Amino acid sequence: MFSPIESRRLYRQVADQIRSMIAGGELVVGQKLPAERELAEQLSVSRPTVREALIVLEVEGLVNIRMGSGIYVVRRHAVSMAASESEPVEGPFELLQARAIIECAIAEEAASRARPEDIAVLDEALMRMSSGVNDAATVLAADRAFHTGIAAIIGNATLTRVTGQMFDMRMTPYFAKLASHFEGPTTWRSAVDEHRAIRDAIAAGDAAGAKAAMRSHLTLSQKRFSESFGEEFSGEEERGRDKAAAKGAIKT
Amino acid sequence: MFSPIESRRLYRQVADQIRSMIAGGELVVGQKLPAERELAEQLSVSRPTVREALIVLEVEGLVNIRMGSGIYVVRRHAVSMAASESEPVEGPFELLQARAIIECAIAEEAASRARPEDIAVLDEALMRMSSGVNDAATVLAADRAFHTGIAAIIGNATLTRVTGQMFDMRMTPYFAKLASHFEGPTTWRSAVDEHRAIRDAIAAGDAAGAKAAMRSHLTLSQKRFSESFGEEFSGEEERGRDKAAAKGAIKT
DNA sequence: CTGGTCAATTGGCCTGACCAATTAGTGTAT
DNA sequence: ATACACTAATTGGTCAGGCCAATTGACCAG
Repeated sequence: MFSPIESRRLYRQVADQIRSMIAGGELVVGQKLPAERELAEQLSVSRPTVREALIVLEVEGLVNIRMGSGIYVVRRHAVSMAASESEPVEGPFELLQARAIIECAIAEEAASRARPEDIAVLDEALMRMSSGVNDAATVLAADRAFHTGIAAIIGNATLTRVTGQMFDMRMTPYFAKLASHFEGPTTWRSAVDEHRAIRDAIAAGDAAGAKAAMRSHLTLSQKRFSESFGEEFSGEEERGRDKAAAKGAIKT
Repeated sequence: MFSPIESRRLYRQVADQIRSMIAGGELVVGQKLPAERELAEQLSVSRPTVREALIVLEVEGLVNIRMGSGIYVVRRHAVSMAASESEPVEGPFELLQARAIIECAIAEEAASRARPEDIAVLDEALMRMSSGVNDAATVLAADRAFHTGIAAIIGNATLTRVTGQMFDMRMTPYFAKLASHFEGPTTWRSAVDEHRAIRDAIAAGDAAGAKAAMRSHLTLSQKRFSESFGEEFSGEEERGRDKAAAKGAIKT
């Protein structure tokens, strides 16, 4: 099952071998791997080397190491891994479209659940945002707090986390470079106004209104983005087969 | 410069400390870190522990380890780092609720965009799923393909990826253990029927119907889950402040 | 000044051991 | 017979010390 190893950066080779076994289906998701000591013997390497390889896979999110229990396959294919190379990060318009669809649903749901405490959280984020339109870091943090704050109203940690993760995708170098071309006090003030509309709809328990306000906000964000290129991307018309071309145009 | 360490998953703590020193600017990009032996002494841990921590940082792309030379800071900010859980995964009901909200919106949007080729993809997944109800691995793969296939109709890579990621959360050991208690040919056949209803609504371009079918599917999944515990979790009533109690009840 | 050799530094890997968390098995009490 | 508590085996986490190989820089010969 496990074949010996050759040379050079052993723990990498061990990691590669186990990774390919997971990708190839030899090791099924959920399956428990042999114990570290046993792996070491079957691979003819020492246990520290096996440990190092497993730590690599754990950081990559492929396996889950549980003290006293064992090592389990968590997922089959390597996650995006935006490490040194491979830039599978989707484009800004794609991201904003995805956020429009997901966060609209979240805002709709949140509107029917919001309590005064939840609104207070949104108000606090709004205040920080409007008072910090001249500081990119402050306003970005407040922007994030507002969007995750809406998700948090539902009281579902998964939703809150996904919302935060999608927001954080704008923090990539490429995204940040684009943003620096058009983000400024003016655009941020517009965003604050849109946020306030969302907040009001949620506070009023207006689900449809919250959904519409959120869609309007993210659509206008797309527009602000595209105007800085003199291009016309509605984002709504983008389809999978056109995606590559659109992204190429943006990058040029 | 380097302070000692406390306890619990030492190599993680060491990695965290060095990572924060890089983020905080104490360690500048390009700078060479102290030798492994020296780090071990200053941190009052053993050298293998330091090695494991450094391997974590190398996989994350923060440092570059060069044989015989030293360890150098490559990048200052950690990339998004989706997987590697610093926090425990959310509970199954929480996940299904999140999927209900997000995938309903996706199904709604997909229904108004679906082309015959897209439906063919769903049909293929449905066929694999119904013919493999006796093999957990097969049916799980087909289940995943169906849900990501719906997201793919919109032609937005971010949506497709997020959908896949949420699905993959059920692959954790804890989740898998729960699933093994009730997943079987019978429950899978029910899931296939629900999938077929979703597929028909999307094929007919019925946005509202697709949304309703998707919600029904994920709600019934919750029910199948909860029935195996004799508990009553609607999932819809769960709120953040009740989450801990609910999860505790599940685990018992 | 140029080129090559050699030794110090540093990461890569190993053996072997002990500790701590988890799990499964066993036995006892109800 | 069942439920619970306790023990023992399994398994990951950490440590210690050592040897090897790659890199680097100083030193020396041409």
